Amino acid sequence: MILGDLEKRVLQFLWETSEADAKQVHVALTKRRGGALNTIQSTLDRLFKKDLLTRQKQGHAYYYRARVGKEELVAQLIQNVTCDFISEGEDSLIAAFSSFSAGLDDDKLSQLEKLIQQQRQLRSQEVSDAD
Amino acid sequence: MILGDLEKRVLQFLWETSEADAKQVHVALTKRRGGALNTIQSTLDRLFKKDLLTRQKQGHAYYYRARVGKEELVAQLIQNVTCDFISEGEDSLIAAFSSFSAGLDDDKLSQLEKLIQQQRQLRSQEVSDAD
DNA sequence: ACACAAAACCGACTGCCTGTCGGTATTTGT
DNA sequence: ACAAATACCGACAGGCAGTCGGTTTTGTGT
Repeated sequence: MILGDLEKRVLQFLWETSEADAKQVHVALTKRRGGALNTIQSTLDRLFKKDLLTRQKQGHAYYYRARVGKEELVAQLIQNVTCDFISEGEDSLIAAFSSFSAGLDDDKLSQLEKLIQQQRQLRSQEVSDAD
Repeated sequence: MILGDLEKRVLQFLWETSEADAKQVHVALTKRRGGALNTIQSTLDRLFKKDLLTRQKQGHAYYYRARVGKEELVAQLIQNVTCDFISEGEDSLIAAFSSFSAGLDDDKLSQLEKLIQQQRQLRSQEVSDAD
């Protein structure tokens, strides 16, 4: 999945606003970059067709919402770039992580550890839920 | 940085082989996909211009090497996709990790923890080296 | 029901990137 | 110097994002 600059900005905006129609997005983004309303409409449509947005008509206009959260999307994009290079089941996925973590400071590393713990806890919960 | 399919395959091959000229790459990749030697040459050239390969002339031909390791590149690509969405210093980088880790099994989580430890150790070493 | 305004929709065009490769210029070993 | 191998140049196709004009559809108020 490839996302253009405008598409990313639109997504960002929708994550902040949760819901908006083309006009609102246009007003919000136009302050920084100009451009026609139509351009925004096309972009929203393309994101919709990519299944990244949902829409619902209210009055004249569609109101768009992000279908996936920012973190979820980023995670998916990470998956994409890693899967291109790493054969399934290969541990390089972890190695990639390793390289990535080299760019993190100590605080972030600690946070990561915490998140791993959380992840584990989340799972054991799910398991007992399932039982 | 966007990489096409062929570019990725070429990189993969060079990571496995460490060094090769266009002909060798062509032979290796052509078995799966056909195509002219020229195509490979162009691709190698584009990767070279993207600073992903180094080259050195030996006899008639350039011999190419990957300038960056697989993990390093993957890490860079991960950075790219995350930075597009996450403002600097924002903790969403970590959150993205979190989403990503949701797709990992327990083993991988443990490996991740180990890698974090390693990373820490590596750093304390570097610090004492610097002193 | 009708007319009007607002928005959707369609289609075109541009620019960029990768894959593809033919043809020509260079280089190298003999 | 010659022939072969290779690099280099330039072109074209296909795909995708950004852009937007023009037309059609659709709500809404009267």
